[in-house]
Amino acid sequence: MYAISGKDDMTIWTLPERPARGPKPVYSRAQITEAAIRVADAEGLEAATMRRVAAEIGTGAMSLYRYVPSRDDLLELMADRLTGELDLAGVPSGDWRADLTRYADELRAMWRRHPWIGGVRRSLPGLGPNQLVLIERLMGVLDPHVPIDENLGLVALLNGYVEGVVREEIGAAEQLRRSGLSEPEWMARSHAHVDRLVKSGDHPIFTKIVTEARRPHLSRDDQFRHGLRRVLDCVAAALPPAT
Amino acid sequence: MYAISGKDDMTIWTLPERPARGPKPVYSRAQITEAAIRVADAEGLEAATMRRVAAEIGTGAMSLYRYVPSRDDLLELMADRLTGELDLAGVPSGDWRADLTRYADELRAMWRRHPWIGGVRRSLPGLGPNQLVLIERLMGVLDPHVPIDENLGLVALLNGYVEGVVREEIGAAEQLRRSGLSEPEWMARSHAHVDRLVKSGDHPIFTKIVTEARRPHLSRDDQFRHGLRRVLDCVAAALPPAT
DNA sequence: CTCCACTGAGTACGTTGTACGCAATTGCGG
DNA sequence: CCGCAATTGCGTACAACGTACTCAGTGGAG
Repeated sequence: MYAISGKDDMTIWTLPERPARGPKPVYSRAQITEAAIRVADAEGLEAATMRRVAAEIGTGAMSLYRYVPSRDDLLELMADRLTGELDLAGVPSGDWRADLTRYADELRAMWRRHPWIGGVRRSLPGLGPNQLVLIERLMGVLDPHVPIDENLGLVALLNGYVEGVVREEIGAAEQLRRSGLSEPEWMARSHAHVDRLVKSGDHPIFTKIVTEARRPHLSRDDQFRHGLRRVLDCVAAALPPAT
Repeated sequence: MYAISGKDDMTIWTLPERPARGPKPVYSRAQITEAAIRVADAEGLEAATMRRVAAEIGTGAMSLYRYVPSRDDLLELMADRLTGELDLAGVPSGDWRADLTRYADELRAMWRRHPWIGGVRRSLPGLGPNQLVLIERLMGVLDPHVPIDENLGLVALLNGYVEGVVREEIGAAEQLRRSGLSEPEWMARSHAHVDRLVKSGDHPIFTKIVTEARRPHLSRDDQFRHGLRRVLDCVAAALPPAT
């Protein structure tokens, strides 16, 4: 009877945005989602509280509950909106390698635009409209070539690679942001600890990683593309030989 | 001056557990970490609040702060403790394929024992003692064969695969647990939504996935091993031909 | 026009992480 | 052996969170 009734529904996606009678709603799910994303981009996911998001669109916290059953559902909406940012027009094109490269690049770019997406805990693949479109396009790339089980596994592999790499890329910056320290200050602090580990001599491979990381190497982009090529080779191996 | 002073330290790992003078501590970091893991295993990560964990060892919330600077740091400790559950004795053994398979199996098993680990947001690879040991052992497997950059990429790939698969395996169960519904009730609800999508006919590939998932197929273990083999083939391709 | 489903939004509650204070305990310097 | 100071366990208190409940006001259906 109150707000949007989540009574019989498991996800937001089954709740219609607007019923019939009554005054015209002033806001909208899309507007609220947008505002939440704006806040998260600027100040991190933890800053995107109900009150803060409401203030962003110039209203009080409780007004949001006319549009969204809970904060978790709002996060779901945000995730779907972000999925919508992936530009996969024309996919599948027939060239699976190009398609998957395109997807990987888009996904990485999106993560870098919205690093907080890694903090949105989703226990199941989302069923929002944008996410459903993504499934059709992305899985459609390999669907003609492999059984669906195999396809799922390969896509999971690709996603895993991209996510892993991006998390690593983002990690340091995110931690820096949350520490609230200045960059040089933060660098000094963390280097101090790492240096102690290195000097101890007990961690030769860790040392190797660290010293390697400190000297110039391939650009992030090149590293990403290089690893991606390997993943795609791996995909190719799972395809029938004629493709 | 109060509690454990996190003044100059970026991570817990640089904070000594115990200084000199004063009364003997009744508890310990290890004990608190253990209690927190027990709670998280039984009731989920969100149940592992400071008060709940403290109650678990029979004290008040504020006592924990004599051992741990913050809840985030406690999560860090928990993650490291879980890493310690991975049994990699004898790795690297010289047989890289066996080693990586062993690691993948151990990692998957650990995630299934503690599904909440997916909710611990770590922005950087941990630097706890167990995590450092893991780095040495795991990266040591491929270190003789490939440059460190390549090694990092391959390990990221492997981790990504395992994590992706396990998240999928865990997802439904986790969501069921959080909904608080009975299993048949939950099944009915989610099937209703999915059925609607399927019946709409707009999502052929989604439909394929769903119908496929409903009929019996390979066991989870076999699926995992199958995909893993493919990942390892991919790794093999990146190694010098003689190995 | 009347009705009532709906709106925006304030107030209030339970729960969280944790800052602070204080009495009790211990090891160390004398 | 004696105190001093460091450090303990832990209660109280607070700010911030998600959100249940409330109510006056709005506007389309009858």
